[in-house]
Amino acid sequence: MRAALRVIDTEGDRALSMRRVAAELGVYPTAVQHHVNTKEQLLVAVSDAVLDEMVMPSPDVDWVEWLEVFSAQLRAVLHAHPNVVPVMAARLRVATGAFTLSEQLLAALAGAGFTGAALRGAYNSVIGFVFGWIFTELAAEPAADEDAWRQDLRSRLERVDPAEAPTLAVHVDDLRNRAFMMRWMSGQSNPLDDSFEFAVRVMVSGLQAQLDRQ
Amino acid sequence: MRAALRVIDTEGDRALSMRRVAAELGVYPTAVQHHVNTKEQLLVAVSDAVLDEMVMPSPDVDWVEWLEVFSAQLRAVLHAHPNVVPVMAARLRVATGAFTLSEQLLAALAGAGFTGAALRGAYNSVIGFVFGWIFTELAAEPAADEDAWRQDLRSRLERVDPAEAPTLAVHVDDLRNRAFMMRWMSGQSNPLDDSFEFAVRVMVSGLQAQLDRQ
DNA sequence: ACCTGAACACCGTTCAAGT
DNA sequence: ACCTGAACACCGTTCAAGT
Repeated sequence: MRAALRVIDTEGDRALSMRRVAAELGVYPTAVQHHVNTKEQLLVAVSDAVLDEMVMPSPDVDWVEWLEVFSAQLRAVLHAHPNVVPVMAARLRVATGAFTLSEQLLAALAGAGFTGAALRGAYNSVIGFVFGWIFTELAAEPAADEDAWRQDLRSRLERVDPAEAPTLAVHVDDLRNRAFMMRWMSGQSNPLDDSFEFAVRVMVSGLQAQLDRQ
Repeated sequence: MRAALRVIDTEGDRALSMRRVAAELGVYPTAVQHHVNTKEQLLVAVSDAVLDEMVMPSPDVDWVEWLEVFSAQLRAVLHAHPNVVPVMAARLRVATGAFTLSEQLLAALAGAGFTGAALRGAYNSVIGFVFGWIFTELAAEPAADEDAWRQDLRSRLERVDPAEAPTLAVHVDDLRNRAFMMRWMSGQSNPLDDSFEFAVRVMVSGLQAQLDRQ
């Protein structure tokens, strides 16, 4: 449903309702129900529509480059619809329609040399790490009125007690608003580009290490 | 709020409402509001309460073991409250209260040899990978009435077309209901233990590789 | 097949009032 | 400080009815 994606993109996932979508289409609330049965199905459809925008890497490249491109492309797609991400992250029933993404990722990993349980492990590592990392990056900010929280977090990071948190106290300038659990802005307005690239390197070289051990 | 966690644990996150919590406490709906202001704050409080159950690894062990124990402990805590996980995954404002988790993770990574931008990268890799992987594992199953979807997914995995998805067709027996995007059960009822252990090995050896390169 | 229109049970939140 | 009680605007969903 195009209209639903438009609402969620512009007004956030909290604003999405069957009735709001109906209004967007200039139609009665129950008319939406006729097309989509339930709100849950609408949310799944929106998530799937976003993932359909994913452009998969060429199967011809080296598996390392394949994974780097895959990760960057997925992140680009999810950053294009940040408000959909919390919805997508919460549901199992997403992207289970066609298996094209899974097939191509499996092909890349099988081409790298993974087989059997290691192929499953590598596949689940890549999906869980890349999706999961971006889910965490794009977690929803609190509603607009809560900048008391923002201010509180900022000021507590201004004066970290070296007795309580010695390591943090030393490195806080590198971490403030640039590290998970120490951010007051979500990845939408404050993307963590260099950390994502670091994480992808960790993942790729970790997979390489598993291959070497085989 | 203890009562809220009880409701969400036993009846799921969809069932949680201010009014339901009030009923659980035998009190008027508006009395709950007096303690917690807003539903958003209640959900954050519940998420934080779950994370407070986390038992951090001893700082004395080797950083590799530290990360393995950390990952396993975090997963145990989140599996103890699977219904809270989709709520936690969606919000930025979680675990920003005390910095004890961050401090201890930073200490372990600094002890391993990470500094500066690499420390930030390693920290964000671990948080994003471990939390994110478990978020993905524990995504919410569709409401009970939707086992039409379950049946459909199962049957499509019974007969994967080798022309359309050749790699998947070969490995489908290893992957059916045990791989992301090919599951009809969430990690709550269908934990992916061996894939998690594989993923942790990938992460740890990937971090090791970054250290070696420094 | 697609939409209207009314209705139901539920929701978060506000506000005035009590103790 | 803590709770009652009524009210408001909104919600997802059902059902009968129209074309």
